[in-house]
Amino acid sequence: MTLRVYNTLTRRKEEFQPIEPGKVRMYLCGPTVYKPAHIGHLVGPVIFDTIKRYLTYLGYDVTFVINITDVDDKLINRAREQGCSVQELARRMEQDYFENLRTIGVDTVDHFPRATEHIPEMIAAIQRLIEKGHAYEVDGDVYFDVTKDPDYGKLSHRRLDEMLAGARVEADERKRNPADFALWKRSKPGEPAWDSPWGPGRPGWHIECSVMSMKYLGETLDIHGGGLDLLFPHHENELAQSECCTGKPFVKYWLHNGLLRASGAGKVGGAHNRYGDLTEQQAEQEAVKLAGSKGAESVKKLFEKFSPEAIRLFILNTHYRSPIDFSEERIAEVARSLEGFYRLIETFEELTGEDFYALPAPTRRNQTTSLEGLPEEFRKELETLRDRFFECMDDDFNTGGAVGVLFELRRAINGFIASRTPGTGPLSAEDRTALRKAMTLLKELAGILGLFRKRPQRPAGADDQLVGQLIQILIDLRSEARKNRNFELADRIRDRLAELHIVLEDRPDGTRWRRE
RNA sequence: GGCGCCGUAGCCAAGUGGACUAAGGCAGCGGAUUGCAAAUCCGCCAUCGCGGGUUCGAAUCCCGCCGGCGCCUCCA
Repeated sequence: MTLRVYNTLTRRKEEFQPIEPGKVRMYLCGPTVYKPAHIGHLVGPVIFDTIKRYLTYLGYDVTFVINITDVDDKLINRAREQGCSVQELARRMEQDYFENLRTIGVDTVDHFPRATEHIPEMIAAIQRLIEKGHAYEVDGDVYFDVTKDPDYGKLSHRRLDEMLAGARVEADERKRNPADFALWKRSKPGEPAWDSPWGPGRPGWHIECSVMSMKYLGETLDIHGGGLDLLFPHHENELAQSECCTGKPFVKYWLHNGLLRASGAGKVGGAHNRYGDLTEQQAEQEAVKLAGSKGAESVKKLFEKFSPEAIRLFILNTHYRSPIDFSEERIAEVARSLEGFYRLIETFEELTGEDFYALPAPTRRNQTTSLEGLPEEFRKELETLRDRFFECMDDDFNTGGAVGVLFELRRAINGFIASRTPGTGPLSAEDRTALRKAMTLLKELAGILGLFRKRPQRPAGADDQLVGQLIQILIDLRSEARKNRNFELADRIRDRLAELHIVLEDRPDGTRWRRE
């Protein structure tokens, strides 16, 4: 079994072979931290976090970097409106971003380099490009000369002459060629500025990614990721300047994820919705408005409505290269489908007295959960499902297929339980062991997708304990009524509770309740 | 105008030449179970946008058409 990945550069699925055996160097373009994150900002991180989890599971030592763009026009404008410094705004939004990543379980990132902390390296790279004749200075601005790079356009598969014919690139008198892009921008008064050989200024957008990725990962990366929207011009430019600078291949595998979009309305929070001169709060309201009619809203608000796990599964349910239409109904549906897993986990814990989330699940493929000693049929079923899970993941990280397998695994385990607990009898020691192994496998595979790693936080009020005790009283009274065959009363209790979204389940071993 | 993507059941979605008489989820329906439910299990629910072609064989490849979308604007 080999891992195959789709490479934008070659437009083909290729066998994954890292440059240095056993090591993977991975870079993902991160956010410009100028406004609160919306769910679209989480798509890339969730996908590449999952990719890192799988690569790690396969035994690779993975270094994963996401950059933080903390200087740029949008930040400058926004900070001005808010009357704070660019740095203040950037740090605040960066915190918001980190919090969201934590919430949704993205915790495999090794470095979050900030652009502003790598200015000297950028200046050095720009100087090198000038020396090599790939860049030129005009009045304190430095541009990359695309005509000096015969490879320019190879990533996005565009030809320079065609691009120029497109006539949408507005000609700037100062550039030698309309497609040339800024490496260094002279700063206007009042803007953040750093000293450079070309006078005070700040870096262009693309150079930070070249410099920071190479600083933390070396001159050639194994994987470079980002949204499809970044393919051109950002990644094309990044690639051009990097290779012209080092003379070496910059990236072996370019991976691009599809974008989240408001149904038929273009990308969420994208070019169609200009937040340019809105305040933070207005921007958020604007986003909510979109959400009301199918757009995005700030992730924070979304987390109030849906569990992070549901949002994560919503993202991973679709193949990463496909676009996803955002819709709350869809997320709600996914959330509902998760309930079955939570019930299984609960059942498992009641049946065995174990803590599912504390089960020591293997984290490497070559140490996968042993299914020795399980009933033959059950064991075969689990093995087949496990193989299918790997097949999916090996095929360009087909998380959608892998999720499907997880659901089948759930059904297999439920079926096993159903076949072993016909009456009230407790599980035999053997069956308990079998169940434990099956659940360990579930945890192992789900963990690769970043699911079921922590007990979900149920919306809990301060008087939750009291509520539980009160419901228990009602359950006890109802049980007595049932024992006396007073079903009318028993049903009335159940119906009244249902009105309050409290669902009762009568099981052989007693009545269980849950909120819905 | 250039480059590219997509169209699979009521909805979402995997599969992209042969184990497909097409995963999985949500919703729905039937059965087992239950005092009745809930939960769970079993079963049912798609000739893969349309028309041609290639092939022993196509959801999967080619051509045409229809419909939807992205990029070519410092938007993840």
